[in-house]
Amino acid sequence: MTVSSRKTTIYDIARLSGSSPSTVSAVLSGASAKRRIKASTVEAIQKIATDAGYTTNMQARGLRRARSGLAGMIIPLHDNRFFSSLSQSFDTLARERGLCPVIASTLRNPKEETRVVETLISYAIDSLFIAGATDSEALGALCRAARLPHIFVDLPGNNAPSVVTNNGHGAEQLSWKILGKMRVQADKIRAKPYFIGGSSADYATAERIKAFKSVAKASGIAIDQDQIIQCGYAPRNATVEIAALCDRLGGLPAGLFVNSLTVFEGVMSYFVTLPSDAFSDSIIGCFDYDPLAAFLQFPVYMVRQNSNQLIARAYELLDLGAAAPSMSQIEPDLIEPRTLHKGPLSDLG
Amino acid sequence: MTVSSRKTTIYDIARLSGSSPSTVSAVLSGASAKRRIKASTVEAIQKIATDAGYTTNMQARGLRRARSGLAGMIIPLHDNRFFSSLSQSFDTLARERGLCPVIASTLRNPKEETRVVETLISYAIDSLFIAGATDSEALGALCRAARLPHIFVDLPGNNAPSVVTNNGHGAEQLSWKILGKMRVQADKIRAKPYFIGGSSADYATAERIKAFKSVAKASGIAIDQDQIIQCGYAPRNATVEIAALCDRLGGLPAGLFVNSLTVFEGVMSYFVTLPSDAFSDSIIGCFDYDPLAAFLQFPVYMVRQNSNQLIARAYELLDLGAAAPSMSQIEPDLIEPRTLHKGPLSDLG
DNA sequence: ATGAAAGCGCTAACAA
DNA sequence: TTGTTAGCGCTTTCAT
Repeated sequence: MTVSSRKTTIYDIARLSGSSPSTVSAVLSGASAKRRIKASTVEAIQKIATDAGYTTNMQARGLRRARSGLAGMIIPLHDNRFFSSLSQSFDTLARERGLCPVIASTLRNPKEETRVVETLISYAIDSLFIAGATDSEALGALCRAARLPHIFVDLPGNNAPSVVTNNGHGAEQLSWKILGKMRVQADKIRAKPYFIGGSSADYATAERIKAFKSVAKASGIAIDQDQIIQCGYAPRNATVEIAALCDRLGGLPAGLFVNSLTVFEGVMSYFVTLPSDAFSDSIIGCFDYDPLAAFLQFPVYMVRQNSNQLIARAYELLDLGAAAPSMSQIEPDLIEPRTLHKGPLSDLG
Repeated sequence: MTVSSRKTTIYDIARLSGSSPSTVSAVLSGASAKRRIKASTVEAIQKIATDAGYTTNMQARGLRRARSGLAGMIIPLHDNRFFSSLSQSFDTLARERGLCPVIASTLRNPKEETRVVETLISYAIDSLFIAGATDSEALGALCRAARLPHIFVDLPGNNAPSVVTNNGHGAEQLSWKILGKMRVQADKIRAKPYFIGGSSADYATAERIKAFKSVAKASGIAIDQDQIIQCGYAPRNATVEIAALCDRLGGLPAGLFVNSLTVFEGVMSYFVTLPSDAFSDSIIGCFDYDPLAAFLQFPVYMVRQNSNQLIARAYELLDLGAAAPSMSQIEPDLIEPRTLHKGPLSDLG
């Protein structure tokens, strides 16, 4: 293997092998069968290519073929258990299909979202998965203008296919656990269940609140508007809100539906200031899963979204060439307290 | 904005504006000053480009300029708090520099590592950050052959610059906490501290073990080989190992240094089967940070690696054009039990 | 079974 | 101040 001054191209290999660039191209791009190239030629070219350390220039190939081989996805942020799990599935499945994954984060910022999507488009990505966008309409429009196949993940799409967690069903199961196990409190004021986190502008949150309310109704429990605390996803806000609530109630509410892990973290940040018997008569659930949350001082019911299936289904839709608006639902799993979930990748660490 | 059948190119804009492709190119690639293009022409071209929804074809630009504008990074997996935090910093800082981040996971598989790096090279990435690779030598060789500037992150590089956490110092601080607070046990057999997780083939693990031993020595505590349990990073193995250990000892050891979050999860999976007073006379520390680990039934000392600084420093080295082997160290933070760390992005959720 | 040649969209000399 | 032109490395008809 000689260290050349420039990257080896098919022209170098053509020269070295005494054949033409088109033959080399055919061999090296796996079209040798279609072009009926002699087996000996194929082998010779392949050997030379390997020895020269040749790698296809995907920019050139992409430019010519008008397909880059890049699969794009946007997420709000990497540093989040749910989205990083989506990323892992996206990455793995992309590479299984011979695509190169490109994942970019948008920080839940609409301006950034469009900038990022425009960037990805300019790199000629072949497809785009959109997860957790704030302005899905705008992004959909961008993709449509660029004729870019796109699928919304964990987000309903008005003008394109989408794959979402069955938030309603997951939240229903979680609500049944919380409301069903709530003990009758001596203390009337604390007897009510609460929902904390997210924003109802968000589809997923809205679905979960709906389920929470409907289960409450079925259980004969009234839910007032003040029992639904919408403080977004930032841990800091959640800390403030839960502290204020417990202050008002003189203790924890009988039941608490926490709408995401980040909110859960914020809630914990307040809980840790309480004596350990403060939790004994509260049932706590979280819509999202974290292995460590399974091992806290008190039991936590959790709902784990199936990111692998979300992504797998999205790829299926892509393969089908689906472009019409649609909504596939993926069932999440209810995880009992003190349970370590074993996924396909949990042996990796 | 008309929906054309093909993507708009500079030729379309040239035609529409009555100027030449090179002028359009200059304007649209921000070289209008250097080419002294008339302000009115610039404006006209920009307006037409915007109206036509023009976006630069980065494949074509990259092919011509021999620079893609892609910044690559490989990590073992996305679904991991430390690596996803690296990803976030990498993504943010890349886009601040006008680069498009491409992050691919290798699943700690040497074969996959080379495949992934080859793929990234074929997309003509301008630089590569290598994190958590198993065969760093091989990857370094690949990059060198491709004349690809590369930097090892959280990994020492023999033939290229590297930025690593000061594992020794972090582990020393953590060891002092654990060993310094260990109570004298009535039960002699449980009086010894243990180190669990990782593999000493791994640089970071080796450094941490070294520090653990040296602090023990300074504290007059002997460390036998059986006190260093190397079971890799998979939670499952850790569960088995810690169970076997506690079985042997008849309880928890007086001190436990856990070498990563995934191992910690495995350990917790066993701990949760124990009565809550089992932890009262053990000091537990973990080299890695998770907000929820701060809120377990027992206090946990944690070390948080500063991923933002790791990446920032790596970019600095890149900007400097550093290619010679070197090792920058970044200090990690010791996090006291019951503490929620506030990072630059912790307000996002 | 293989080669010649055009062109994907862009940039950068070189001309004018 | 702007236009002409020659590629970047690859694929793909169309010839042979």
